[in-house]
Amino acid sequence: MLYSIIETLKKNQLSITDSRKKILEMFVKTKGALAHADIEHQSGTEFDRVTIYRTLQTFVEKGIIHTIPTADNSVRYALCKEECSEGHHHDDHVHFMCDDCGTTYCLDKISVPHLNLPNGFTASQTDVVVSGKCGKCN
Amino acid sequence: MLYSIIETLKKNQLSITDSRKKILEMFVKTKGALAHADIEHQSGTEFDRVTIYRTLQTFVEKGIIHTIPTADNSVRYALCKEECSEGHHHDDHVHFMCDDCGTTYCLDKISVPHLNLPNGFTASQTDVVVSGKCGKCN
DNA sequence: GTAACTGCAAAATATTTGCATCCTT
DNA sequence: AAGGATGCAAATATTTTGCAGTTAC
Repeated sequence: MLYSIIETLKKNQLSITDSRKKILEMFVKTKGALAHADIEHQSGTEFDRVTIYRTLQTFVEKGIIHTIPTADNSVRYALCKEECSEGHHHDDHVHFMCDDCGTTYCLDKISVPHLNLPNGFTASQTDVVVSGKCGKCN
Repeated sequence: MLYSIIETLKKNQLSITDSRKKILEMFVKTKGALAHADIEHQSGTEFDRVTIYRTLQTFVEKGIIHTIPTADNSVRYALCKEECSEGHHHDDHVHFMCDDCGTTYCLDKISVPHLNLPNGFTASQTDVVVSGKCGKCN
């Protein structure tokens, strides 16, 4: 499946700027999760810290990326699948964090199992966070 | 089941101090999750911000409490069940965060389903984070 | 008495906001 | 040309560290 960066930005009514193209490109290439610091390091001094904050925030609002709940409460982001739209994330997938190398994977192929919540509770989103050792570190 | 605060502290070779007793008491009474800010507000000026940070860190290290992965990446803690010991958490339970009132519940009774990870991946811990509306807000 | 714990001050880090300038459309 | 996006400076917020004084055992 091809992911068009320009397409995605246009579809979300965002103007095409260098920082947006490059940051979105990082996510597409990584296929994993990125933290603010990762982006900052990878991009060198190319753009401002603040621009990265604002770009990430915009992408989250537009449903292009989403935040990942992590056990260590570091803030990480990953690409949303196509079904996501503004304000309506559908990211009920499984995230895996490697204890050794720290890489975060989105395991799209594993579906989130159904849970029986207590009476009166309704779920809008379910995230599963698995930690352990990934294929490379095992 | 009775939870003895003094017992817990002794068992973990921690000296019995006011801040530790009071902070641990908050967790026992809440039966839910607490953030650093919650503790700070509930305790007024009784103890220092830094003491709270250090106490929480100590409790996590000893396996008395654990951090909860949250969708919004705020840092929250909850009591561990008895099986937890230093460095070995067994908190494969389900956490529920209410979108309306913000309360975090630990749904101990719901077990975490087994997942088939990709080849070479091994899991040491699985967290499930459900968000939606809780019984009170529905 | 000694080791561990706390409070205060300050450093380090992370995030947000305002505003002037520049770029996309 | 106009509105949105960026960079810079600075304000806030969050977390960590060092050290001296205090407390638990």
